[in-house]
Amino acid sequence: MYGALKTHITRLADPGADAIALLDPILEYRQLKKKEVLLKEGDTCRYYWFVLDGCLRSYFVNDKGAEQTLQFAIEQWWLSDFMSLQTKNPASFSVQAVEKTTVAMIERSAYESLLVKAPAFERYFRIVFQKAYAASQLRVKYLYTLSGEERYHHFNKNFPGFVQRVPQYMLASYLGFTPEFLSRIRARQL
Amino acid sequence: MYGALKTHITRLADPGADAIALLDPILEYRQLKKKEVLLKEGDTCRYYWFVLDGCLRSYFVNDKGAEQTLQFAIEQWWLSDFMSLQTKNPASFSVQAVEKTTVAMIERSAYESLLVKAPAFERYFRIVFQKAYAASQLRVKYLYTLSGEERYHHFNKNFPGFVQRVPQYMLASYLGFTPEFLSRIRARQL
DNA sequence: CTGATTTCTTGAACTACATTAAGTTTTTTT
DNA sequence: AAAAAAACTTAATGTAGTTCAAGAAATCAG
Repeated sequence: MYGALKTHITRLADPGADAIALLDPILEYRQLKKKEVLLKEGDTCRYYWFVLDGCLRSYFVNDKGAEQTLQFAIEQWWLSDFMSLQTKNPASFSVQAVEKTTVAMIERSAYESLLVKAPAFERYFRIVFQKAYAASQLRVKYLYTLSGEERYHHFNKNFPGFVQRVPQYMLASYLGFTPEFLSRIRARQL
Repeated sequence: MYGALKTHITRLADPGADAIALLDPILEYRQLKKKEVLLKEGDTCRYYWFVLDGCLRSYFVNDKGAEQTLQFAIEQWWLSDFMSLQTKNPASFSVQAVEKTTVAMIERSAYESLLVKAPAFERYFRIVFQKAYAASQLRVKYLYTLSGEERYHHFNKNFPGFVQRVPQYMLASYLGFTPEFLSRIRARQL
């Protein structure tokens, strides 16, 4: 499992064994219990996280005190507050383990010096972010096009089984509506 | 104006004059009239576009026949359907000039071979996409947090003057509501 | 300058989803 | 296994924003 990041890098952008070796001194690993928090909204974000096993989510607390999930990240996904990493401004959301989770992590300045020392990693991260941005473009389209109920069905079709992995209230807020409404949608199916 | 892309590249990731010179054979330029279309929803997207002057938008036609704007791109922004470029699947939206616009463009396979020939550009595009993704994370947060009216005020504050540059119906759909509702918001201010 | 097209406004009826509140089921902790 | 906490359901009432329709204003093409 701990090799999953190197496998991912090699598969997307093979930078060669010498470059890969440069990861060892800077990669950190962390085991998280369910609900454990990696980043708190308002703190400056210092790490890039890569999910080796389990599931992370980003969320914030809205003005009514409810948690609003912005993103889920499962195995092989990078997650962080990239704006906060860039500007060193306070993070606009928190990051938390949804279930027992193992992550690999790179600290901001280690990331930057890695890229200078081993530019071959630029290609890997360019591909990672280009894909992430492409996915995000599509996601915004779905947020505009689909009704709440349609987003639920679409999500279910695209990530079959994932629904069982997270509490419904997290999924409801990710899909942009209340847990009560999700309950209603599910009742309608029966 | 035609040097704006090279300036942008140099500012973000100075790849050196030799690398920059490799752009000349592959960069294309195009002048667009207001409303001219660069990409049609359903076609395969073949280009990366960089706005030198003017304004592009991406949009699609929803099931009620209304145009839904997804994104605006002004000077110094890259725009394309990155998913379609990646997968060669049909584009999920169209791209059109909002006003008289000049773009620099790179064809997909030229982009890919440029990156292989001159890996220094990987850094530039890595930074471009990392920033774009960071901005997109924030945008999704605003879509969840703010009411329609709040999104309008927030947009006005962050892009003062831009409101005058586009027809209201484009702005309304970008903000996620109907032109009628935007009209109402504006009436309330008076 | 003029007609045609596009864009903007206003009003009335409507709907998808939110809110509140109370009860039920499931999961976690001890 | 019991108690406590977390998660889910159901129903009644409320509202932000939509839809439809028709007219007014602005912009564009000849």
